[in-house]
Formats: sequence, structure tokens, C-alpha cells
Amino acid sequence: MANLTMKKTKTTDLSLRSKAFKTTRRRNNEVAAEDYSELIADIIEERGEARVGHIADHLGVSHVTALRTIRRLQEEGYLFTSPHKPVELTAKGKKVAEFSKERHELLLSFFLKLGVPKKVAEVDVEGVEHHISKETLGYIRRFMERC
Amino acid sequence: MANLTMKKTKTTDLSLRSKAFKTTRRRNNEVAAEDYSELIADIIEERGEARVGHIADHLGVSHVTALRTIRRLQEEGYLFTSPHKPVELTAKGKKVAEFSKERHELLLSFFLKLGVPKKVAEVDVEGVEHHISKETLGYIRRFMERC
DNA sequence: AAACAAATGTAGCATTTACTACATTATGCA
DNA sequence: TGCATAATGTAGTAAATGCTACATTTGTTT
Repeated sequence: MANLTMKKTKTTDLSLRSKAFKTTRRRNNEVAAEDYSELIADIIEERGEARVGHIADHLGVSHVTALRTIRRLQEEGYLFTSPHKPVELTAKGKKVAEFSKERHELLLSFFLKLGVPKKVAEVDVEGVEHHISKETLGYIRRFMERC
Repeated sequence: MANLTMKKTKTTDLSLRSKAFKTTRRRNNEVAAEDYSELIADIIEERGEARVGHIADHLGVSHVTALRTIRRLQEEGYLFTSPHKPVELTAKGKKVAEFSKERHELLLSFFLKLGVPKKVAEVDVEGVEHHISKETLGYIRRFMERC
């Protein structure tokens, strides 16, 4: 007897839920672009240039892994480099880096305001940041302003 | 001249940052276990049994993808099944499902309290939940209680 | 300038996650 | 019972991310 209402509920849940999973998977594909762009911008600021080795070290991956990802991101237009040269960001990469950095800082201060210790917050923010929509970011910003 | 202090700062940042990236990658490997366990528990509750096809539909992936992941999760002890039979959770899987569900609900109500619309919150929570440490969850729980 | 060390690049392999196309097994109804 | 359809399962492919081992290039230091 609950079948009719159940059916509707389940259908809604299903499409909503599978949409959520799909969005999460799509976002996962943007993670490298965001992480690399932000990191490269940081390294350039700190040391003047970003080399494959620096990037690999900061990410905690082998230089081979970094190298391959850097090539893919070059194809996708986030950065450019040539053999044995440092890595530079394109305008697109710079934009992504700037946005990622702002988002990272906002989320970090948000977590700190909740009382989360800095070391824990840093790790959690790194995992979380790629999955927060711009809309949600707006609500977090508003919360930070009024509290 | 800023070299000495810079060096210390950079070293700290590097180890902290690469640790954060490594933790994020490790957590990514637990995502399937959590998503599948929680989803299977839901489906069993709703329909009495969880079949490969249901699971694939809810996740928005092909039944082949679901099937392969289910096999891996069986090897890892989260669930068990046999050809053409429904999927059942082990005690380990049930525990993961219960924890994931609680976490999901806590985060969802947290986002809603911040003012995020439900549809957006659902999607963001799905991406974010696997990357929130137990420690941070505690702070969020405290926030929910006092606000 | 030669030799050595550090940085970068290549080759080859493994895992996870995803797919399509096709094969087989179960099941329900005629 | 027996066929048709739905549900599962298999084969083969692709892309992203990770690794080690080895090769080459660059730069530094005698």
C-alpha cells in the first residue's frame, strides 16, 4: 500500500543520488588541475620557478607521476613547459590557482573557526576543497562574515 | 637573507602539505567501501535485497563497474555474494554503512544549517564526506549542538 | 674540460575505475 | 514446458594515477 508513494520517493532519491555520485566523479577529474595549478603558483612565488622535482616533492609522488600529469595538464591548457625547463602557468592555470588558493584559505579559516586544530584542518581541507560548490562557498563566506 | 627562515618554513609546509595529499589519496581508496556499504544497506532496507543492477543504477554506473567493485569489496571483507545472488553486508560492511550514514546525515544537516539548498547540499556532501576526519566531525557535532 | 651529482626523461608494469558489446543464467508467463 | 525478457557475467578496451629501474641531460666543481 505504501508502494505508490514509495515508488515516487525512490525514483527521486535515485536520480538525485546518482547525480550526486556523477558530479563527485566529474569533480575528481578536476582535482589534479586545481592541485597542480595552486601548487605551481606557490612554488613560483616562493622560489622563482617550479621544477618537476619540487612539484613531485610537495605532492608526495614520484617525479615520474608528476611529469606525466604535467604533460596532460599542458595538453589541457593549464600550464606549459619544455624538456628540462621549469613549469609555467598559462592564464587559465593562473586563474585556477587563484581561485583554488582563495577557496583553500576560506575553508581553512572556516575549519579553524569551528575549533579544528590546524594540522587536522589542513589535511581535511585538502581533501574537501575540490568538492565544495561555488554556491556552498558563498554560504560559508556569509557565515564567516556574520559570526 | 630571508633564506634561513624561509628554509624552515618551506620544509614544514612541504612535509605538512605532502602528508595532506597522501592522506587524501589514501581516503580516496576507502570511498568505494563507504559508498557501496551505505548504499547496499539502504537498498536492503528499502527493497529487502540489494542486487547488482540496483546498486549500479543508484551509483549511476554500468552494472559491470558495480560488479567488479563488488568483487573487490568482497575480497576486502565488506560484503559477500555469489553468482546471481543478492549482495549482503558482512559485520564489517554493516559497521561502515552505519558510520557513513550517520556522517552523511550530520554533514547534510550542517550544510542545511548554513543555508545551503538541499539539492546542492546533497551533491556537495556526497563528495566531501569521505574526506572529513573523525576529529573534525566532532567539532561539527559540537557546533550543531550549541548553535 | 672531465667527472660526478642532481635533475629530468623513458620504459614498462600494476591498480582503480569507467565503458561497450556480447554471452549466459534465471525467471515469469503463455 | 518452453520461449522471451530481465538480470548477471565475461571479454576486451581506455584513461588516470601510482610505482621502480634505468637512461640521458644539465650543471657544478675540481
